[in-house]
Amino acid sequence: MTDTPRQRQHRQTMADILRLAHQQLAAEGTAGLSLRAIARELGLVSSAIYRYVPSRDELLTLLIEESYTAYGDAVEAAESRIRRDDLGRRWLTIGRAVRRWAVANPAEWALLYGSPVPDYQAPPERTTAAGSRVPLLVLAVLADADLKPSADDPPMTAALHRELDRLRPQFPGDLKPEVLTRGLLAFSSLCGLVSLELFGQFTNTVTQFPGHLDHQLTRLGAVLGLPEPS
Amino acid sequence: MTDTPRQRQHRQTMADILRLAHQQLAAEGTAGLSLRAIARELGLVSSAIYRYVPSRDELLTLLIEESYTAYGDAVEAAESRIRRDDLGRRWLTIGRAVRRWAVANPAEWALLYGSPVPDYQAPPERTTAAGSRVPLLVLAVLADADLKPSADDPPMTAALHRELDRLRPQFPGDLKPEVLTRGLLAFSSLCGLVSLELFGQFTNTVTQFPGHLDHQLTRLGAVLGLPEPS
DNA sequence: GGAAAGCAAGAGCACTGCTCTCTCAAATAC
DNA sequence: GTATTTGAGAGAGCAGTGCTCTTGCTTTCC
Repeated sequence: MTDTPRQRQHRQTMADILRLAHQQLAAEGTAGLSLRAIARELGLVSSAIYRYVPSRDELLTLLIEESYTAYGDAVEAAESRIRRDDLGRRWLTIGRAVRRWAVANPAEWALLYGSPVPDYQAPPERTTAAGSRVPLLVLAVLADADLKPSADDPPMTAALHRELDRLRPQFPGDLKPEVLTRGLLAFSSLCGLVSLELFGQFTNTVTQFPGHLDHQLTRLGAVLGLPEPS
Repeated sequence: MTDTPRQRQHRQTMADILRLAHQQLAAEGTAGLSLRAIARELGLVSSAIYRYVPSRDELLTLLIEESYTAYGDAVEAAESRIRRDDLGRRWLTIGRAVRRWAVANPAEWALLYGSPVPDYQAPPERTTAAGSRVPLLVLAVLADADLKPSADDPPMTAALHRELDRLRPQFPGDLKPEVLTRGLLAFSSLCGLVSLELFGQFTNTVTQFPGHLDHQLTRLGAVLGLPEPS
């Protein structure tokens, strides 16, 4: 009710722009993003696009926000379907969901976890929260597992210990530094595995990707200290 | 003796081009690579650059080749200084050397392990050998450790097992599939840790990078089944 | 009804990769 | 030693990019 036809039109055009941008991203990658091409497909003259998106960088930021949201939604949705006490399966499900989303949206994955776009800094206040959702999900599993530091945890420097101690309030479950680093390793490994697959570093080595990922996720589950999926 | 002044001049210009290209890469990232800018700095007109480099893609390939070589040299040199029987330290040294090179050459790291450049496929015959040097170094450590499959190794599908079995001749030490996947996990994790640091995903979390990496490398050494560095 | 704000068009600037033609000098062949 | 081939650079030009500025029209608001 409160919105005029013009506002509706504006929102519609904006949505069209983002839709076409995602399409371009999928088809041509980050560098293929062209404001002019979007304008052309919308039947607009090139300068008109700037009524909606002030710059290419802003379009990139919008795409990153949307991608983080879709990515977080997908992984959270998958994980939420698992029984809370099946901790091993929750981790396995997170890993599989991350890969599934990445394989389905390789250009978006590259945007989120690939090389930073030159001369462009994503504004942290608009991306860090959305980007933390998946790692936080991993830490939530660790928190529910109520893990204790063990003798197997390698030593760490006092400075690192202090730093991780200071981060405790930001994370669920008051995780001790030794446990927190297990989560960081698990998430880093997952990103590494997915990125190496998507960016083609495994060509002529592994092709059985889902099986390989499951194998490694299970291994990492043991490193984390989680029970086997039941 | 066998080369004319003209050939010498050509090689010199070629070297200048690559030097400037690396500079540009460091300053502006992959997308900042501009043949015209290189020509300008060499005092050449823009078309003259094509006497030396047939296309931007070819320049990218040359940069990737050079980068893989420098990267492989750096890591191999570091690892070769460690006593052969100190297997834990060899792995730790590889990891540290990878990070050190990446931190010193972030744009090159992004070129090798970051998002693929759109519309560009590195010709495998010119990059896979150079790109395999560091992972092969990891596998060489595993080979020297003479590791056996253990009950801790997670199960894997028959298809994955077959595939890894077929790869055995390509790798040093006739590694069994269960051991090979440990190496793949270690290398993937290392890449993930380094990329997440360099690409800024750890901002506002970890800043004690060397200490954190050592901690995780030690953890991974245990997963690999290597003894502690002596 | 008049003022204000929103939207689109068009021209233009500086940049990119790349192609084509032309000229000149150096290396090679006879 | 002359003639010919080859390599290097210059210059114009094409199609594309992000982005700015001015101009005109239409919708919204008061």
